[in-house]
Amino acid sequence: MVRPPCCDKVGVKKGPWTPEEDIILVSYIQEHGPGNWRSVPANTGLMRCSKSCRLRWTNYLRPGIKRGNFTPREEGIIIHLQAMLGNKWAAIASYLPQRTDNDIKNYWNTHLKKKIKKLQPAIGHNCTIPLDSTFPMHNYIQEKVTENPPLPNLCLHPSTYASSADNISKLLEVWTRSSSKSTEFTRDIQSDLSNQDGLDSFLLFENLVGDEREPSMDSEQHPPFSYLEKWLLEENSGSIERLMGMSSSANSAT
DNA sequence: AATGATGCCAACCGCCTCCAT
DNA sequence: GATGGAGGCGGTTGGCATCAT
Repeated sequence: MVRPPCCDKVGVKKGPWTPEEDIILVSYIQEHGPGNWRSVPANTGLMRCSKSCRLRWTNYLRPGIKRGNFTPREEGIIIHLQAMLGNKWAAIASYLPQRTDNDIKNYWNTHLKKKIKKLQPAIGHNCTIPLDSTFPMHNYIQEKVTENPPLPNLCLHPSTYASSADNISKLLEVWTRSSSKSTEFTRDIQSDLSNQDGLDSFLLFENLVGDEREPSMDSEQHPPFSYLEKWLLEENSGSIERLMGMSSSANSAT
C-alpha cells in the first residue's frame, strides 16, 4: 500500500519560503524548540506541511549554518568522508556542523564530482580517493570524534545565524545576544576547523588525489577504529573489508 | 541587446527507519 | 509481532542566475 504524500492536502503551500514565513517559523522554534514538526503548521498557521517546515529549519534557518564558498579543507573532508561512507550526506554533515547535508550534497553534485572525474584519468586507477589509515585525515577525524562526538541533528543555540533575509536577522538579534555560552562552543568548532594549519596542504583537493603517499600499515599497525569505521562495522558489516580492500588496492596502484 | 545553454541551489518526493500502540 | 504515524534521508527537479554566442 502506498502512503499518500504528507503534503498532498489541499491548501498546503509549496515553493520558495517568504521572509514572513521564515519569521513565523523561527519565532515558533525559538519558543518551543525544534521537534514535533507535526504540530508546527497547526500552531503557527503556516500553510506548509511539517516536512517542509523541518527542511526549511534544518537547511536554512538553523543557527550556526555557514553558507557560501566551501574551503579547500571542507572540500577535503567531504571528499574523504564520501570515499569512506558513500553518499551518506547526513553522516558527512555531522562532521561539518556548519554545513547542512543538503548543502554538502549539492556541492558534491555540482562541484566535487566533476573535479574528481576530471582528475581520475590523471591518477590512473579506479579508486577515487586514497582510503588509507595513514592518511592524515583519518587521524584528524579520529581526533575530532574523540574530542567532540559526532553531532547528528546538531542543534546549536543561535550564534552565527546566517540568513539572507535581513528582517529575519533583525528579529533574531535578541535571540542571538542571549546565548553567549553556546556561541563559545560554536566558535570553538569553527576555530578548530580553521586552525589546523598543518593539515592544510593535505586537505587541499589536489593533494587528496595526489599519489605520493606513505606505504600502508599492516593490520597490526592500524590505529584504533575511528567512529566512522565503528559505524561502518556496526551498520554495514562487510563494508569495512570492502573499503580496506579499496585502500590496499589504491596503495598498490601507486 | 537578445537568446539559448549551462550552472546552481532551494525545495519537493518518495522510501526507509524508528517508535508508540 | 503487526501496524501506523512521524521524522529522517537521499535522489531529483524546477526555476532563477549567469555565461556564451
